[in-house]
Parts: sequence; C-alpha cells; structure tokens
Amino acid sequence: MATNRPGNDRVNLADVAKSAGVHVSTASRALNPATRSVVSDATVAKVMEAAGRLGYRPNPLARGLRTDRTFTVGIVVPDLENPLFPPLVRGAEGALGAEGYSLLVGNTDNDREHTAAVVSALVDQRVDGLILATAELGDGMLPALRNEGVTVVLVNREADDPSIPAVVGDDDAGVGLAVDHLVELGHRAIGHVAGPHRLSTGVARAAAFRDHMKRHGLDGAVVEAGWFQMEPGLAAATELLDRHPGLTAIVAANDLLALGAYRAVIETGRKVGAGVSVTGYNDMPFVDLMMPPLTTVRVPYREMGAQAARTLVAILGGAEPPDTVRMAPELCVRGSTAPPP
Amino acid sequence: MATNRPGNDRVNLADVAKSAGVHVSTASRALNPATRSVVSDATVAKVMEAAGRLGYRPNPLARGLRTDRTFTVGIVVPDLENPLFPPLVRGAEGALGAEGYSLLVGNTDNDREHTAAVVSALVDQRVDGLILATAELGDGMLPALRNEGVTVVLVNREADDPSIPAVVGDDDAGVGLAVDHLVELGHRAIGHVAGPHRLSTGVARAAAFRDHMKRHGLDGAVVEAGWFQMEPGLAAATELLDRHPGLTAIVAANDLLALGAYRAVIETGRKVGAGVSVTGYNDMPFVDLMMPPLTTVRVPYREMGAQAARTLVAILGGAEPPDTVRMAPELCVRGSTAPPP
DNA sequence: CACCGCGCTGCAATCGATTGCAGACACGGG
DNA sequence: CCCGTGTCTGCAATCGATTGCAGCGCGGTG
Repeated sequence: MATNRPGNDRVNLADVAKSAGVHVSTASRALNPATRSVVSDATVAKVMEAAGRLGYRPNPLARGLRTDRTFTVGIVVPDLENPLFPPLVRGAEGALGAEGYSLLVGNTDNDREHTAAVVSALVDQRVDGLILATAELGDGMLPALRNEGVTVVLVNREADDPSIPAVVGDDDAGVGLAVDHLVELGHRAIGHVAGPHRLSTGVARAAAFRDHMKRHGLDGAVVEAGWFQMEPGLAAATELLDRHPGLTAIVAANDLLALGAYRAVIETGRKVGAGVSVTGYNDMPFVDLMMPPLTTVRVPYREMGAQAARTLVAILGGAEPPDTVRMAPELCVRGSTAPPP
Repeated sequence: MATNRPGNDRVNLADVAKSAGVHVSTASRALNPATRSVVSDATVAKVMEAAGRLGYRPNPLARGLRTDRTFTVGIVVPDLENPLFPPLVRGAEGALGAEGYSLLVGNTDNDREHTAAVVSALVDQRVDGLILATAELGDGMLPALRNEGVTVVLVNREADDPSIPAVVGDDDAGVGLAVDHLVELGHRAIGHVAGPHRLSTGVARAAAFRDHMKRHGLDGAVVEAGWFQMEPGLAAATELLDRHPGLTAIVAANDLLALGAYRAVIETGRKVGAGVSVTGYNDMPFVDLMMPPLTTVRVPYREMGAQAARTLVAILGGAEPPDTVRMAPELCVRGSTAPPP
C-alpha cells in the first residue's frame, strides 16, 4: 500500500550513457551543443539515439546547481488585472519560451513592501534575470539588485540610472500622432486632459501635447486629472470645456480619461465625434465597442514585453546592455474623431 | 578585466554552520522546522542567529535536487489577453506566494500543439503541480500527466474523469440569479442568447436558462450564437427579437454577447433598460462604463484561482483530492435592467 | 624505431542541501 | 562499577549534470 511514485522512473543521464555504452560525461558532452564538437560523430549519434529512445529530459535542478543558471526569468507587475499588463506578460512569455526560458510572475498590488517581498522571492528562486514593470521601486532596490548580480530590464518605465536597460512606449510620438490627426481634420482649438503629474506618463504626455501644439503654431489648454480614472477625467474635461467653450477637440492622456471626457461632452449637450472630437491613449480592450468607438493611440505592449525579454536574454548571453528602447505607437482612428462642426 | 561575479559571495549552509560552530547537517536540521525538534534549543538558537546575521537564503536548486520538490507550480491559460484569465492567474499567484510557492505561466493561444509544448516545458522544469485553465486538452494529455506523476488541478473547466479536482463557477446558479432578477422586475417574455454548443459553458448556461424559466412556469426562447463575440451576439439577438417581438428581456450567455444584444435592441428602435432589459455574464472590465451600464453576473475568477492554488498545495501536502468545487457567482445590478415598459 | 601530438573518452570533483546511520556523551539504575 | 538508554551531533552518501584534467590509442614525423 506504499504510495507509488511514477516519477521515480525518470531516465537520467546515467541511463542514457549506459544504454549508449559510454560514460556519463561523454553523454553530457554529446548532448550539449556547445561541447558536442569534442565528441566523435559516431558517439554523438549513439548518445542522441539512446536519449531519444529513452525519452531523456535533463534535470534542470542538477544542471542549474552546477552551472548557476535556471533558465527562468521573473516578471514583476503592479496589477495583472490592469489591462495594460497582460499583453506585456504574454509578450514576454512568448519570447522567452522561444529561447527555452520559463517565466515566473509576481504581482505587487502597487505596495512597496509587497514588491520587495515578491522580488526577493524571485531572487531566492535564482531567476537568471528580472523584468520589472512596477512603477515605483522605493529604497534603491535597483542598486541592491545589481549588487546581488541580478540582471534587470525595465519595461514601461525608465530608471533614474540610465545604465539600466528599459523598453518603453514613445509617449511623445504617440501624442504627436493624436495631435497631427486632429489638426489634419481641421481642429485648431484643442485641449488636453492630462494624467496626474505624480506619474511620469502624466508629465511626459502633457509636455508632448504642448510641444506638438507649438509645432503647429497652436496653443493648447491643459487641465490635470487627479487620477487615471473615468471620474477624474469627467471632472477635468468639464473644467476644460467650461474654461474654453470654443474647444472642438480633446486629447486625453489615457482611455479612461477619454471616457470621462465623453460624459463631459454629452453633459454640455454636444455629441462626441460630430461635435467634439476625443482621443484616448492605450487602446484598452472594448474601447472599440464604445459609442462612438474611441480613436486612440495603440501602444504595442505585447511587443514591448517580447522586446524586453529578448533584451534580457541577450544580456544574459553576454551582450552589452542597450540604451532605452522606445517603441513606436500607432493611431487607431475610429468614430470619436471627425472634422470640427 | 575578468567579469566580476557578485553572486559568488552568496552565503551557503556551510558558511552558516562554520559561523555557528556546528556541522552543516546540524545547521540544516536546525533551520528546517520539520527536523528542528531533534536539535537542542541552544544549538538552534546559535544557528538561527548565524543564518540571520549572514543573510542566508537556501539554494532551492540544491534543495530541490535532493528532495525532488521545486516549490514551483505552473499555470496554463489559453490567452492571457482574454480578460477572464488575468484574475485567475493573479488569484493563484497570491495564494501560492503565501504558501512559499512561485508561479510559472504558460500561454497556449488555444493551439493544441502549442499547449502540449508549454505543458511539457513546465513538466521539464519539474514543477510540483499544474493548474490548467485551457478549455481543450486533446489526446488524453491528462492521463499522460497523471502517469508522469504530475499533480493537476483544473480551473474554469471540468474533466471527463471526475477524479481530477476542478474549481469552476456555478453556471446554473449564475443564470438563476439573472432569471430571478428579471422575473422579479416583472418580466415574463425572456429570451436567451446562448453561447456556442461546442463549448461546455454554452451548453451549461442554455440548459440552466431553460430550467430556471421552467421553475418560474415560463417558457424561454433560445438562439445560439456562433461564437462568444459581439457580432455573433448581434446576429443572434436580432433573430431572437425578430422571432419573438414581444420579448422584454434578454439573458446573454456572456458580456460580449450582451453588448451585441445592445446593438440589436437599438437597431429595432428600442432602448436598452427602459425598453428591453439585457443581462450579461462575467462582469468583464468596463462593462460598467457602457451606456447603459450592464447588469451582469460576476464570476469570482480571482477567488477561483486562489482556491485552485490552495487545493493544489493541499494535495501536494498529502491531502485527498476534493470533488469539484463550484464557486457561487454574484449578480451586479446596473442600468441595463428595469421593469418592462 | 621512438617520440610527439592530437582526437577522443573516462575519472572524479563539484555545485548545496538533505538524511540514514552511527558515534559521543551524559545520566540513571542495577 | 558497569551497562543500558536516550539525546544530540557528526559523518558521508546522495540527488543529476557539468567540467578540468588525465590517459589512452592511433597516426604521423624525424
């Protein structure tokens, strides 16, 4: 009645070696592409055949113990339920899987203490590297990680220390796309519902808005929303429309703010699109199902995740850490923008 | 110019033992709660002090190599970008972290071959267990996993083999909540936009709809949508309203189908809520921002993920696999339902 | 013919923690 | 005074793969 452990019958390198009639070290070298060249072709063939026949799978624990590599990387996100992050994780998972790596995920709930706990759990698991998408990492966690010899790549965020590689969306270009689109449609009186100045994206997009308006010789009004949510967006857009009744278009720093702007426009008795044009940012799921469907800037989050993963793997492979990579966004033109009335 | 490896200075058990003046085996026993009792209190104190002082973190690779446990579990989902799954993953991650486990994620793109590859990558990584949320696992993958000695828990899905534990939402109860709510509001002519009969949720919710209608002594019309998307929902709801012009309410098998029903209702010149009531299923993000906000059944995906994780850990700890766990859904009443005109 | 070199394979140490077994020591009873 | 018993600690094997080093045999060269 002893518990049966089917796992015991796993074949190990010794089984393969015995079956091929060689020593385990020879088998190891034959199976490892990097050392294969020192083994004779005939022996390689024998070993490969035996490995295939027995269904040999190397034990990553034993390998890792010896080589100090786990072929595992961790990704840390603030909140998986925020639709921003799943594409990031998915992109990273896909790219890593293709390189033979597995992905551990950690969710921090935007809590500093929790973040530290999650990161150290990952480090304790001996991940080869870390992809960090958390907005704030207090207490110089980055230098500490560097001291521990952990390779880090940031995504959707940059560090004060520019030597840490990062993959981010190009906010300046994205806002430029929105502004250009509106100007092309004939809009001149354009306002901006900005994100909170506490967050770097809030600041960056507001600055980009002013710059691009100036480039067109225009002057744009800006009102800051307290948070990247619909209600603050409604409030900010209402204020914007109160102060500048002649506005014909609103560039929102975020899709949720744009939906807030929808409400504000409707409450002033005008229509979104035909009356006041509105653009968002991020192309969240379902914004194409709104009425009208939202014109917005799509940030290639999935590609950013994949790019961050590839960068990390390259560095682990000995490549030089690259500078910050800025991924080009794309404008999704839908029903919420139209020529001014 | 040799590369500096700060990782080399990691303290290991030998360092702790030396610093505490005991043998490594004694240190090991002192640090392991399960074996601690065989070591004298004084020695335990010495070892713990040394471990704390040196910042000792056990090497999970060495431990795992010896004990054949990695304290790692894998979760396999079809598509992380489907808003259903992030809460599942997040719930699992949270519950596992609390138990000292880490979570590896795999994304299958609903592709059978890819699924097999992802699962075997996870098994090769020697995960202690697997949480599977993939709808279809062809080719008796489940029995194969069992043979390999991998512990599996299903989530959001049941197996033909009832001995495999599963955590699912209670579709029957959920549809019951929607029907009861509508009947209570005074509706009698209620139709159902069903999901595809290929998928178990499609079948289950349609059956539940008929049962609950019958319980109220009513007879409900059902039209099947070809896929859980908005367009098929629009088509099915249009057909439903054509065939039964007297309908005052629609129960959709899914939020996207409900949004399709919105369009169908509007196209017949009526209003959602005041004219025809509509309910959804899942409470996806942003359906509360629709116009009108969607009344829908919330499935506790996060709790389901957490429950699956806890179940898995319990089984790994030697507990008996439980029967299928059905989690109770909850009705979110919003603007899309109202008394019939 | 002897020696050298080279290509290939085997030996054994190693990574770091766990654990069965046995030794050391103290204490109490016969 | 000796021995049994029980408590604690140390020894060494072990998990499975990697890798520096040594050895073997063969062929070529002086």
